[in-house]
Amino acid sequence: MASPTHDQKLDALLTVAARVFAERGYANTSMRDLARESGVSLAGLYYYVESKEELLFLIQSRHFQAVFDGMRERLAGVTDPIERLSRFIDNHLDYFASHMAEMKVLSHEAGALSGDYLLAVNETKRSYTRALMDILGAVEQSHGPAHANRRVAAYCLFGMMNWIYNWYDPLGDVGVEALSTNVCRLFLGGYIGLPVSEAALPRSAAG
Amino acid sequence: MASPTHDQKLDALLTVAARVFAERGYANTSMRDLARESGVSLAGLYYYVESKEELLFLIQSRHFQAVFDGMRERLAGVTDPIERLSRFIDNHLDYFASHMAEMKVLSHEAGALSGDYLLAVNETKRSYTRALMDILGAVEQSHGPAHANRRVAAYCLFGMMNWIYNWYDPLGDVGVEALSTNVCRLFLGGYIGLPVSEAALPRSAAG
DNA sequence: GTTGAGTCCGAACGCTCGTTCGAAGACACG
DNA sequence: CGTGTCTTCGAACGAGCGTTCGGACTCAAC
Repeated sequence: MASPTHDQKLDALLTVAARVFAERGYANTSMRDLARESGVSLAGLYYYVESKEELLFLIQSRHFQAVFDGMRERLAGVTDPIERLSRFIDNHLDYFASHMAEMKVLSHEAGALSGDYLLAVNETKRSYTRALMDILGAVEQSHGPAHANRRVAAYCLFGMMNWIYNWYDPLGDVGVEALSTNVCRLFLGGYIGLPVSEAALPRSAAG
Repeated sequence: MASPTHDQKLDALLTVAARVFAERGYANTSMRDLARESGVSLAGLYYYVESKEELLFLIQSRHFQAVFDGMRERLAGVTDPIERLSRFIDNHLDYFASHMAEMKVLSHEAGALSGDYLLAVNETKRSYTRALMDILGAVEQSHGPAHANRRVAAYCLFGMMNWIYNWYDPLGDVGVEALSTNVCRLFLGGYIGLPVSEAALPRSAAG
């Protein structure tokens, strides 16, 4: 087995950092904490990363990009608005549940970045929000006027999905599939007043 | 005009602290920041408060209790489950919108407390969650089986409501009444699949 | 054996943190 | 005036922070 490459070590460092940031919070985590937990010396951390803030940025931007790319991929070729929305939700929750620490850091430490780091992440955020709003527009076109303001509904959906780091346990008795189904039903039922058939839910559509 | 009493000065201090905590985050706010912004000397702060953490605790516990008491009051004598749920939501959002800084501190800095402080706030949290779950149970009894798991639905609703500090501007073009109406419709429509009539919404019921 | 790039670290720098302490001003009461 | 309580603060304490710097180790290339 070859010794890990530079990039692999950085990845491992980011994984540790995400876990510790999620546990203690970004501001309460010291570089000495990260050194201890990653087995690297304090000074050694700076060989892989320019600053503590870059560490946070790399966690946020890489995983947000992964969510974004996954969404693009799952929507490719899908035209039915309801199914597009279902897949959007499913992709988000899927990634969230399998990367709880990183996504908590993304959701909870949004205000901890500054300067160009903040601008970069906010740009992705804008695109992602736009994508959801476009889907909601298409849903309205095919299913008549919505029961709620589109922008409010979009942020409510993000609220439902991003809040889960406060309570959801991926290993608990509610599986990711059930969670996704529940959120899809809740949101779709409320937004267009349509009882969502099983067929429209992403899990059964994918299976 | 009489000079402010001890309690009034503490209240003013808590208001300033909530604003600064909301802006910069609890961990990134120093007692020196609070001294500067409140016009009190650094040492002077400790005449009103035992520690920085007690400051956070007082903000969280007082305002959470206010939300809780308001909820109790608005539900008193109301028996229709749908209206109870609507009032629960309306009370929450109403208080949130008129105390954005304090509620952001309550929502965002939940993990910053420790020891007895944490236990006390968590106890209120448990009661509050229980209250919502009970309402959802009653809704199911009167309107048939829900379209989503009760516990998941409860946390989704909290997610929608508590997330608003990330995007909502009480002075923007979406008023609190509209926000509340939207959230009620979204949630009720999704949870029991019932198109919510205007009459069931708290604003019209109260007017 | 020497080079040179890649990797890692002990020790330190300057700074900010939450908190404390002793003293001083304000002010009512005798 | 003197006394005591309430209120306020300047100055300092020890601790921890993010970051830097010079040097030392490894190891393939020549």
